[in-house]
This record gives sequence, structure tokens and C-alpha cells, in this order.
Amino acid sequence: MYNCPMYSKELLKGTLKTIVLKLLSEQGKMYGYEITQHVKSATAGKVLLTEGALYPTLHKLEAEGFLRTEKITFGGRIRKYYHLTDSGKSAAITKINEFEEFIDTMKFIFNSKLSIESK
Amino acid sequence: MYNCPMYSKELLKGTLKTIVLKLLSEQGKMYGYEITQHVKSATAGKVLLTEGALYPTLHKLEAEGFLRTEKITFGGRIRKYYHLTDSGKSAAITKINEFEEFIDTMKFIFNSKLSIESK
DNA sequence: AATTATACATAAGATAATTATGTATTTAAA
DNA sequence: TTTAAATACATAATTATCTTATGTATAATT
Repeated sequence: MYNCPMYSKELLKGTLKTIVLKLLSEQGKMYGYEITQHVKSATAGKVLLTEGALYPTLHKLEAEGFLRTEKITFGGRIRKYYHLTDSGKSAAITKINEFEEFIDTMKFIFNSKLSIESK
Repeated sequence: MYNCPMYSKELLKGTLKTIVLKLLSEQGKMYGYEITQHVKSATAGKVLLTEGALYPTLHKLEAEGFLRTEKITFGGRIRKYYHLTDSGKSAAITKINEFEEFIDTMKFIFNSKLSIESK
């Protein structure tokens, strides 16, 4: 099976924490594998999170107190669900704002009309 | 003197080559220090390129055949001007498209309305 | 029976940045 | 006038973040 190659690997650097916090803030709880599949399907295979990047990031966010975990056995396999803590919710808001600010700032370099409107 | 802190340091990772190629494609020729000042003023101090990142990147782009250089003495100091080569012009177009594609893809994760229109 | 999908995890290596340091000239300020 | 700041280049050490590879294990599909 071929994976659609992703053009923007380098650009994705630094966005992983933001993506995780954003998804958890809208989905409530997710487990690691679910996050990879969600992102894959939401981006039509253009963004493929690797486990080697995702799991250490989840552990780091947990160590920073932004996430708490809950282990659930489902269909004979263990799922480790991640939820946002209160400080995780603040961090999510901050990170999402930073991302939008980043896009907003980049338009001054790329001087094309990149606009952000809330949903 | 204080520098306005930049929110998006991590997000900027991977964008430096794209920024350099974009600026050279619109400005024709620039020297390193000029690039740092241009980006600083264009983003109101939000994006501050460090020399430790910029100079090695310029050297790498030159080694890849995307840039050619021209040394000019101006006001007692040496300026090293960088220009795009033909392959550099192609690379610039590719990188800029990739960046816009990246933004376009991220909207599916952040499901807010991030739109790109050419100027 | 073997492969793919689900589900976790970590280690080695690569890449790209930050931070620190270095040289040198010109201009502005104390 | 001497010091600091701005201009202009460069590189080395360190840190951060990612990819790639590897490992374990169960369930579902071929």
C-alpha cells in the first residue's frame, strides 16, 4: 500500500504539540493510535504522524501536567486515553492562538492574503 | 533594549529556507544582514532570524545550487549579496507552493477558515 | 498460516534550530 | 574620547524535534 507523500514534513516541525492539544480540546479524550488515524483521515493522508514522534510528545505533555491518562481495555487491547487537565486547557488555547498568530505573521512575509476566521 | 518576544519560535522551524527563497524571489538580491532586518521590520519584530540559523542556511542553499553570491564593499564593510539561480527560482516556487499547501492542510486539523488568495 | 491492523513503547541517528563566541568596521552616544 | 551600538560576516557547541528502526502484543483479515 502506498502512502500519499507529504510535501510539508519540514513545515510540520513544531506543530505536533499544538495539533495534539487542539484535537484533545475538541474531542475530549483520545488515545495515541486514534490521534494518528484522525489526523491521517482529516488531511486525506497528507499528514502522517509517526509513533516515534507522537508517543514521546504525549509523554512529555503528560509530564508537563497538561494531560492526564486513563487506561481502558477494549477488544482485548489496551487503549491509553489522554485528556486535557485544567492547565492543559489553558495551554491548548495558548498554542492554538500562537498558531493562528503565526499564520497571521507569515502573511507579512509572504504578503498574500492569508485570513483566519473563527469557525 | 528589549526585543519583542516571539510567540511562534517552534512553529517557525522548517520555514527558514522558504522565507529566504521567497524574499530573494521578490527582492532580486539581498545580503544576510538585510534579510534579518527585512523580516524583523516586516513582522514588527515578531520574527527575529538568528545569524546562527541564517548564515548556515544561506551557505547550504548556495551549495545546493539555488543561490549565487556577489561580494560588494559598501561603506567600508563587505556585503555578500545572494541571488537566485535558475534552479533556485524553481525551488522558490516549489517551496512557496508547499507552504501554502501546508496552511491549506492545517485548516483540516484546525477546522477554522484559513484561506489563501494570491495577491 | 501469514499478513495487516490495532496499540503501546523506546533507542539510534538525522536535521535544524538556539546560544555562544569570534572577527572587524562604522556610527552614535556618553 | 572612549564606549556602546549597529552593521556585516562566520562557526562551534548544544539542544530540540523529528525520522527510522526496532520491539512487544492482540485481533482481524486474507
